[in-house]
Amino acid sequence: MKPETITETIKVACSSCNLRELCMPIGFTSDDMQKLDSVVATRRRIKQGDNLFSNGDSFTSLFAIRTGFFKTCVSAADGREQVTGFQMAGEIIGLDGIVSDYHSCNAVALEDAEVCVMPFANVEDLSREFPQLQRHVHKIMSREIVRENSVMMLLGNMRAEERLAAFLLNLVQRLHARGFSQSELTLRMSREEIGSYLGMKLETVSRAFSKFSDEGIIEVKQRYVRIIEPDALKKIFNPETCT
Amino acid sequence: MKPETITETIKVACSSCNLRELCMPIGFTSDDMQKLDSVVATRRRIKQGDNLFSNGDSFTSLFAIRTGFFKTCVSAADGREQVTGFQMAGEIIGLDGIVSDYHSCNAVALEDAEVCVMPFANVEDLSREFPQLQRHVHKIMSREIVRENSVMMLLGNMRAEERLAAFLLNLVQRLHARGFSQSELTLRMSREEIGSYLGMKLETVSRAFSKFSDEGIIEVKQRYVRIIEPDALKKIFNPETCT
DNA sequence: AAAAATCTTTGACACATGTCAATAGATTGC
DNA sequence: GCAATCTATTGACATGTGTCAAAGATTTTT
Repeated sequence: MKPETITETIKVACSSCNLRELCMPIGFTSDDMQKLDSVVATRRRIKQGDNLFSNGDSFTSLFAIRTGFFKTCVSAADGREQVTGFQMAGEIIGLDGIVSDYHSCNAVALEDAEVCVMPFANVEDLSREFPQLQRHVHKIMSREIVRENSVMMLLGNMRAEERLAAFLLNLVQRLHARGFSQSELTLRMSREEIGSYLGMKLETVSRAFSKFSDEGIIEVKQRYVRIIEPDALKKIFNPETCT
Repeated sequence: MKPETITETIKVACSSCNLRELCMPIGFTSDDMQKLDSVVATRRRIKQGDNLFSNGDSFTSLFAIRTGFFKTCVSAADGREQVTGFQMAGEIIGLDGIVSDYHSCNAVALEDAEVCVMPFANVEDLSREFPQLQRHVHKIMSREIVRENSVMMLLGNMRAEERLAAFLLNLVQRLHARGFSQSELTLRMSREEIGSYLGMKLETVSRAFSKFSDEGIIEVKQRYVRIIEPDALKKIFNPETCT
């Protein structure tokens, strides 16, 4: 590998991005589209294991993931870490930084990644000009609030197997929306990271995987997972609504 | 204006509201202030136990709490409830509704309350006109995301007593910002509601209160709480940074 | 004022998950 | 290609919190 600065900048255009439907699904005229392109200043590559931003970094931009996979996590003063989310192509990270002008969590690339850098000043300027963009930004933030509400439900009320079932269903659903298989996936995160997200220890995650596997609900081989009985997973997550 | 039942409408002005510093802390000229007043359409009274909005209600407005105390909660299909937050005067609720145009949680008044109704269309219109308001709305949403991140840390990594200590410290801190005592408070929620928020059963909440009381850290008499040793609470919540 | 309902406290015991430890499998570096 | 380092699995046991039950408090209803 040749030494390169972590930040490689590439000029790009939203108007020609194949993730547009996910990232900025706004009904724009092609004229407006030209202006939208100016939200994105540059692209940036992040190597696996590197941080896109860290707790305490000053906040200037939101990031739209083009390729790759991230986790965001917060840490307590005593070092305990809590993974607060896993993000994939088309999703926006960095919203935590808006309130105080610095980031309060770490965003770590779980595989080599590329993001679109959207200086927040640009986002706000264009939002005032384009009500549809404004609405879209509001929806992205609201969606994150609603997502976190349901994680709180998982952490506060669900048992280990329910949490893992919900986690797997959520992952494949999002991957499927991106054109991947509905039944197969390769986890980009370790058992420990899954556990941190779901509020359980890695051994408990592993045991839950093994249990699902023994019951024929899924096939697991390390980080490869095939969902054999999606309905059984849904039933574990939510016993009431599925028959 | 027609006479109301539960919803009593009162015309009011942000420019003369004593909660302005908390709710809309924006450096406005008095001219701009006049326009800001038009964000708030009406006020509405909610009786203790009534819902300000419910899961499934269509979303039209954000609500700024003027007086009273609320909880927000989500429910799973099988009826399990998760309290996602407690809100007091000067705080904004309803952000969950933006993403899908309907609410995904319930907001319940834990005491008689009064809220300012801010039709979201007004908020968006004025946001495009006033960058400071736009920024403020973004900060409110980001703050909620960051708050939920730290609740995830509580639920995923902390033990019962750490959760309760963090909860009490957070409550008094917010009450203090509103001019109340730093050491005394009257809880507006039951042990069960505290437990739901903190991911533990009401008995565990009660035991943790009793433990703190036995140790002389707090004085508890039902819903009255006096914090005798705030430093001890901080140490429980975060053993590393204190001493 | 008595009765009923609700909320809180406390005890005894159960159990889901955490902790510790050993092994095996996968990946990385030399 | 082999050692070193991660990562995942599995077992045995510990423990924090949940469950169930009973008795006081407190508030509401009659």
